[in-house]
Amino acid sequence: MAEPAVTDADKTITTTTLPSLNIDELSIDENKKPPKLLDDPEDSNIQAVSSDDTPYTSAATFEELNLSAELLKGLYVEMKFQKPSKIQAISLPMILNPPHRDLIAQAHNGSGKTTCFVLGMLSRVDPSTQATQALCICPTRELAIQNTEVLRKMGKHTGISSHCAVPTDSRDSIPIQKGEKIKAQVVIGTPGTIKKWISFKKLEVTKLTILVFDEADQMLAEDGFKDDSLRIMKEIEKSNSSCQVLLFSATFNDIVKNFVERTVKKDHNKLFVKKEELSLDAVKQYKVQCTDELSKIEVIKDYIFELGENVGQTIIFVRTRQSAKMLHKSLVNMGYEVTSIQGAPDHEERDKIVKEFRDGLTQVLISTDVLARGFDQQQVNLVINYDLPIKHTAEYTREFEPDYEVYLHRVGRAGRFGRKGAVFNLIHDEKDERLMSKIENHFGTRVSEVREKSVEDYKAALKEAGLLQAYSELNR
DNA sequence: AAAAAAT
Repeated sequence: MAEPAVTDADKTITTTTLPSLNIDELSIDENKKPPKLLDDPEDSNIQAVSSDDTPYTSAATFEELNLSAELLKGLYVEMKFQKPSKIQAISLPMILNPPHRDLIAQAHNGSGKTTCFVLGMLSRVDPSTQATQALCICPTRELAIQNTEVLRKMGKHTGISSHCAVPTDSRDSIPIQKGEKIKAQVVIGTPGTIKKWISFKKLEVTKLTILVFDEADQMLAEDGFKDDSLRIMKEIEKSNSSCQVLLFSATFNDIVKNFVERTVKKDHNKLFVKKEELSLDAVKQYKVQCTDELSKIEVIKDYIFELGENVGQTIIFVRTRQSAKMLHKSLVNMGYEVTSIQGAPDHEERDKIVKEFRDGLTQVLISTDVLARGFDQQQVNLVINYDLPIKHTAEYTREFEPDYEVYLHRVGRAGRFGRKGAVFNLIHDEKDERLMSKIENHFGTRVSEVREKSVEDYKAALKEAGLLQAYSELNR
């Protein structure tokens, strides 16, 4: 195995050989049971750079972190965690111990980043102070809700209060001026709502000790939520310059990386992963050459659905709201039970679709990139890219450019915390071909081809991905 | 040529 080149910092935490993943012990069919023997997911090659001589010892156990008994109970009893994952072991000492420096942290999809900042928030809140002391901002409604749920579960025994700041459907919303001020000690939400609440003084930020941006590269990207995020940051800085800022994501492209480093305080700590090390080895990637747009649907129903039935849940990603509707309709017309989600502002409907999927009532979910990032559903073993994500910023090039970050995040919906998974990229013209090979080059991964109409190929692929044992046993 | 939030 190649030794990761870790030279650019004296305080680099070098890769130690991980105990090999006991993935074989993971049984895909045991839907709800948390797999016992999953060990560290693949965030082995994180490079840590601390800003000065503050020595940070990575934490082998949660006990070493001086967490309250209530929080430990949350980790062991509610979350059923045993020990910190790699990113948790490295980042938690930096987050929890004085001098509480800002932190930019990159780690693989599904490696446990949420736990890092949720623990950070929960342990920095003074339970006896009834004011908002921790704030977390997320790019989508779904992610804000999910993070709030994680925080409530993990913090169940702490008595710390929380509030999820996402838009409600307008008919049952109360005018802000009339509404109550937020007293919750932790607030998690989306940028628009948080910005609004701060400006109407519904949300006070003067007592904040910790500010988190989840999916921070998107939150601070030019074509993302940069303006909102910066305004919120400045507003907080005005009253509270010592507030610790945490930026978490699985992806930071060079442009955003450069910018975010200038956004936080100079003496911040940072953890990064090389892009070639960022793909999840446990999730196998495939491409299928489809003769035309229509045959993509055939491939989905005739091969992937037929074989995929026993391999867990599936998310099909599409590029536009329109194609989400279109694909949903076609598959339903053919008698398949699928649901779809996109960002059109029917919040209640979105919540319902997600809940049904989480409860396992639906097996296949069609989604726009609203769920590309962060969505954590461990039963998802199969991701289908109905079309590949494209960047829309490069006006100066005539060539289509894949959105590498979104691609990686989509793939990361499978293979949560080291689980096995497979991705099928449906491609049908030269443009797709080029996008695909650019993605392969970018991440240094190999995407093997599955022939459009070969059941054997699909079977072999799912088998190689480790998803088909259950199926083959059923057919024995 | 898009999606996300939200005014």
